[in-house]
Amino acid sequence: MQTEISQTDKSRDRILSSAALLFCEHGYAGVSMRKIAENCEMKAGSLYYHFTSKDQILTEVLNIGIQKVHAAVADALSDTPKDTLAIDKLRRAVSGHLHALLENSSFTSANVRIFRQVPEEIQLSNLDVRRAYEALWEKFLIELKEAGHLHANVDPRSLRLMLIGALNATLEWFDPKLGEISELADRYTNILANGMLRERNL
Amino acid sequence: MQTEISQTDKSRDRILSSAALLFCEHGYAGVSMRKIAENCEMKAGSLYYHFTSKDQILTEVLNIGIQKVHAAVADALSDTPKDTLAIDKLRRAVSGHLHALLENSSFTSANVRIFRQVPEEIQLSNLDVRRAYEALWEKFLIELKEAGHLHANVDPRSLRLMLIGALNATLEWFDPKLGEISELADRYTNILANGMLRERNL
DNA sequence: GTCTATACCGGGATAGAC
DNA sequence: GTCTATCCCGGTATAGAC
Repeated sequence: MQTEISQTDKSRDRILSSAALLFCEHGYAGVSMRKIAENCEMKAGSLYYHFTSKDQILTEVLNIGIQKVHAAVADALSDTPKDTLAIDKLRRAVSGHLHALLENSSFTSANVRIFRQVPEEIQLSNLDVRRAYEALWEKFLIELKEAGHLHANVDPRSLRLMLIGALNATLEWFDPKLGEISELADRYTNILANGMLRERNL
Repeated sequence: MQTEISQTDKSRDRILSSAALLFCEHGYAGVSMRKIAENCEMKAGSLYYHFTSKDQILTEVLNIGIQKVHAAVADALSDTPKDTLAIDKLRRAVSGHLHALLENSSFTSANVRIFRQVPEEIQLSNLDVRRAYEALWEKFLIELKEAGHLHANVDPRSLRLMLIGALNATLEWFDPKLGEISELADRYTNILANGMLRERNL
């Protein structure tokens, strides 16, 4: 049984966390190896013992970012009783995504912020984990549709893109020090589920 | 009457358009003065005849980005007949925002992509135009609320943040060459207005 | 594993010719 | 108005001491 964490692993993690935070704040090109090193109290040259290049750090940050939010939403959707209301399942998934995005780690937020600005080859290396996460939501929404919970003219794919887009955009303005993530999740769930208008419009 | 466009003005516009496009694609720090110059068939030194610094170009790009989307939405909301349905006004505003964001110019999309990553002082210099645009939406949504068109538990400010966030996020995946913006606007308007679930949930 | 020192390149910006 | 030439800084990455 091997549960000790080596010094190497600790340094690796510190480097990745620092990079994620800085990428999120200043963009990929706006962050230098020197600043990443400074942020974890090392010197720039030392980073190359753990990673072969800045691109490799970036690639790992992007992958971890999706894996974390995937795990959060999968957990939120897993142990729900059979008779859970559709809106409550939705609320759990929304809440899981928002927590992963807005608190704890910067990996998910770094991914959301910089994905489209990094070199295309690196975007491609992030596609597998992205598709797996998209499939998780798609499966959930298709099940709602087939159980008759969605309006007839709502397409699961379009809905997923809008929904995740709306959640990701909270990154631009929401400050977890000033507001409760659970309340945010409730408000978003309410509007997504019931809409904003009182009259039903076709 | 002075309608001629001087060579100076033409060059200025080309520089700003090139910068907007490149900022949008690669982020602020990811774009060099040399690349901006190359993109409008000039040399880097020439840019400094028109602008004193890269930051000045950035500042103008950000301001123009908001001004364009503001004008588009203001136009969409202006000449509507008095008896226009709430959902139709919403559709017009949504459509105006999406057209400004996804076609024609890169100024608005550059703003959405890079705003949070630029130096704080430059974010501050963009605040006035941003607040004016936010006020346009807020006014529209408060009028809907006071006319009794919004659900009681829907707060105009939260709604605005969610709504504009959802629209801005389309930038990450929508390709105007592959889909119709008007159809996108319809789908978003429908879900925002009526929600996704058939059952009404409180 | 982390350091210092350094190579080499491309960044923003300026000066002065045309 | 645009060019070329150049300055100085900070970028990524490597080599070798400790």
